[in-house]
Amino acid sequence: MANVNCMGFHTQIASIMEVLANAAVVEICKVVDDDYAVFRVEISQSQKENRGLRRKLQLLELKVARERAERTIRERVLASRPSSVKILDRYRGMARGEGHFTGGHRSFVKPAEHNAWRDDQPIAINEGTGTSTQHVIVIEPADAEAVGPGASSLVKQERTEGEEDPQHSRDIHAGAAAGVAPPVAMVDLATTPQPRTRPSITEVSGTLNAVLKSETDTETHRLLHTGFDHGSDPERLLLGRLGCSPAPDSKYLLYENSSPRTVHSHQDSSDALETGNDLSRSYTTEMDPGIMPLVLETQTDLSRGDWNPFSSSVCSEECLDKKGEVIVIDEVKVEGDAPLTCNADETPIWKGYSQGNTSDFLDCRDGLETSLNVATHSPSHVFRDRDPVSTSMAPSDSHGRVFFDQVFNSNDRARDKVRGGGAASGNSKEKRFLCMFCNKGFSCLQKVEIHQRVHTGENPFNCTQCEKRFSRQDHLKRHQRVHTGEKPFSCPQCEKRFSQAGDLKRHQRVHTGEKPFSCTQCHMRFALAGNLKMHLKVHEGERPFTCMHCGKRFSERSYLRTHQQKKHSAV
DNA sequence: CTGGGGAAGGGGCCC
DNA sequence: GGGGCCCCTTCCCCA
Repeated sequence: MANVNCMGFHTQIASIMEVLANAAVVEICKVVDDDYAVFRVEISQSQKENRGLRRKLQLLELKVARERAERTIRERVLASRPSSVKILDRYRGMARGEGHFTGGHRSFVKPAEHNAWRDDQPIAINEGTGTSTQHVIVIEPADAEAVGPGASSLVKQERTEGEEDPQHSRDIHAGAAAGVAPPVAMVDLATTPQPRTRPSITEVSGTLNAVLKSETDTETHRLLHTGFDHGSDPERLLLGRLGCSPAPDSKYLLYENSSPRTVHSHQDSSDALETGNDLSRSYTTEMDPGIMPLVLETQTDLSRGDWNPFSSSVCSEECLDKKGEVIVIDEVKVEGDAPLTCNADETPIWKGYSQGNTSDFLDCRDGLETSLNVATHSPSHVFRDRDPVSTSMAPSDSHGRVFFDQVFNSNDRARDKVRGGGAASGNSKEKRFLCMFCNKGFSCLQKVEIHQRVHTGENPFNCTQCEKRFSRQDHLKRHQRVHTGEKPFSCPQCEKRFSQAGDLKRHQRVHTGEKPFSCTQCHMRFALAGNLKMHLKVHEGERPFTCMHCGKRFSERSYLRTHQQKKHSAV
């Protein structure tokens, strides 16, 4: 009986346990279901978000792909373009920057028609006659339209119909060149500070290769000479290698001021600026722009007090997208005309040896140096900042809201130097058109356009006989005497004939015995500046050319060559 | 080394 | 305003 009761009790407990267990399971299932539902909702939301993000990503990829395709097209266009023009890419964006207009001016950009080369259009190779729609930035005195002094400046940028976004083009070019390994010479030039004394060079063969060239002052001069630098001072090379950068598009800043205006210099030269000039167009045409940021970052010359403040603003991150620009100033008075000074280090090798107007020349070169400073950083920004996305962004809203405070101040100094006298130095012709690269003033638009080819490397005139290219038609014409054999200048003393008047003039020193170039160290005199320059190397002991056969060193490559021919011709 | 010429780059000026 | 010329300067090369 007791057993029966015990069994019944156990059965009841078991049933109760089962019920409880079932209830627990149900409860658990309910909780799980609820959580699962919530979880599913969350998952679906996440999936939606993922889809949205994926869509955005696809859009971005499409955009990039499209721009890459455009870039490819650009590359092809570039490839069919004269090589000398490619460098222009590097100039773009030079004129970008932040700044403000000095009070009382209103500025706007307006299209202008003129014969200037545009990067996004083919160049007329022969006699470059293509016209292009360009932009001019005009700054008008605010009072011209009853805008009160100090009124905020308005910058409006307009874009010609059908005109491609220059920034876009720049990007494309930069990108196009990005895959091209820069010539060694360029790398060398760009990254290696140029010592004042020449490094030794052993010439292995009769002709120096690019590397050797880049390592010599002489050749360096050549680089500069054929490129953007007008001067040949080796010191300038430090700058010369860095980017003169502006903008080939030849847009112009037109500074119109109906009344004489005094421009005060706010920026002083103590403001350090990374400076640098561009490489020769001859070489930079092959250069990878991508290298430029490195160059610019590694090349600094803070010692140059005469930097152009404009450059600093011009080259800021929000640089304008312009390839070339001219600042036009109606009238500018210059205050505080500081005499042009030249650091001893900057002094060309033959300062003090030269002819009468060499000093002017030096001044001019210095001015150009300043000009090159203008270009300085821009390439770094130009290339560093160029990404495809940015190309599609709104055209530089900073267009023009740059500089003026600084620009026009620096312009004064630059022009002073270039003219050797200053803006108010009695030059009868008003030089309202300023080069955006060096701030040099010119009396008319065409002159400044031609001048800017110095910076842009544009050579629209090509010789049909030898494919050489020239920036000016008269230079082409002069060059063609080489082919025609025409020598219109004859010496009255010896009937010798010359193709250039200057050659005749120089030649006539043979008859007159005139030797205007004298060495201050040994009082030797020379009829030719180049001979003095070469002679000075004797004093300076620069012998960078080493014979690989005997180790003998020479100051000139030609000496080494002669030596090798005479002594080691059998080798 | 020195002397000299060829050729080219660039600025200024004139027509 | 554009073309052309003159001039100066520079680099390269050769004798």
